[in-house]
Amino acid sequence: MATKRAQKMEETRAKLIRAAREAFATKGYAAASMDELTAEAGLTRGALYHNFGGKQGLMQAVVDQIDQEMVERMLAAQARAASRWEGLLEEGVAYIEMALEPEVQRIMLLDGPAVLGDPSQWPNQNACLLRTTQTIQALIDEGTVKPVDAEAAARLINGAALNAALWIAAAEEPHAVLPKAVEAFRQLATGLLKAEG
Amino acid sequence: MATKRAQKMEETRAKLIRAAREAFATKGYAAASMDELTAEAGLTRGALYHNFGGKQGLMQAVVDQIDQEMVERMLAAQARAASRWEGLLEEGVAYIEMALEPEVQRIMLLDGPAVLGDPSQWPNQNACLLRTTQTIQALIDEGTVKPVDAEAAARLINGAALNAALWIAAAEEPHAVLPKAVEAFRQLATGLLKAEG
DNA sequence: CAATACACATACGCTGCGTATGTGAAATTT
DNA sequence: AAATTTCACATACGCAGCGTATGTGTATTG
Repeated sequence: MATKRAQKMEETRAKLIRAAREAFATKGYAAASMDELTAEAGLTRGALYHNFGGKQGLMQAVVDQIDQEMVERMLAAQARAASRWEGLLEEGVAYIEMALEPEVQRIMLLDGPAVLGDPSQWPNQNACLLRTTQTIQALIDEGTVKPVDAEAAARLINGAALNAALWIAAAEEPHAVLPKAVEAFRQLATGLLKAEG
Repeated sequence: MATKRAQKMEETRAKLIRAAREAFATKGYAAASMDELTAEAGLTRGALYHNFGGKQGLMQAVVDQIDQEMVERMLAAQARAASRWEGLLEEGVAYIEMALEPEVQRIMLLDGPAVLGDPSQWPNQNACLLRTTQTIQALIDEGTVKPVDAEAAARLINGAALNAALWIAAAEEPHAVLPKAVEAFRQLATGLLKAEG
């Protein structure tokens, strides 16, 4: 059976992660005090060190959680698309849209890389990128896409989406520039296509 | 005349910026101690606060300096190219190559955004982006590029280059993936062209 | 040459992280 | 089921590092 202690511990971890998401998103990683953060969750720094090893470990846990949510949403976006090619585009668009959320922007795009290092090394980010790479490889195999290096193409596509996301998030009128970014993204992506449609 | 005091102050600023570039690049912003940093330059934290207002102000100065150097190199790369379109590509390639340098990667791509906020808001980055935007607009006007939003296209192009740079920098064999990234970048960029070459 | 300004050094306090140690409740043992 | 052990978390301590307030010597000004 799942012991009572294990259950309790999961609750504790969840509480800390929830408080950390809030604090990191609003104040930023550096300015977020662990005393305040844990107190907000009704705990102390003791619990934090026991469960996550330190401030950085907590950040890692937060990033992993958000990363997983993002991958799920990208998968859903791809699944809704008509063709494999459209799926790739929809995935990128979903990524762009997610960066409209301050939490994603601050934690995943700004502080995360600084604290944990290059995002392309994160486990989930790798999974997501791997899938994109496979999709592109499949598109190459079926003759839709030019024979470029699939991983390189996947990284550039993701990078373009990421920058579009940052642009939108920093804009005065995010929802005004969103369609422009999406359109440019789709146009740019066609550079990978073998023949113009 | 330029007073002796003003000269001395410039030297002091230069010494501090030089020491900070070194410290920020190797240890990272957060782990860089201002006491160590200033001692390395033969000064104390007093000089730092007087000249830059604080740790963040010093970071800003370092970023501005590197940013300016990067813009100059991109301009040089563009100037070497045969056509306006090739100039755009060469600029992106130059950007990718610069991120091979640990100093650029750590300070400009990782810590900079976390400390100072979104790079697209930095003064020099804006200047660079503005130029790219103008180049693309010119390419649209001359009929080389599809009629997309020039700023959006510029941001995506830069974003793709940036991500390629990060990929290369994080790779085990940077110089092995560089050509793949450059090739994919050029292919992707052709998505903006009106007709296939 | 006296007076002032100012660039930088020195000294202090406070915040915040990490660790070592304590504690009470759940789990295990016999 | 009573004693013992485990362990999740709290408490307490020490230290590093930032920001500020204040001191000092040299360059500038009248």
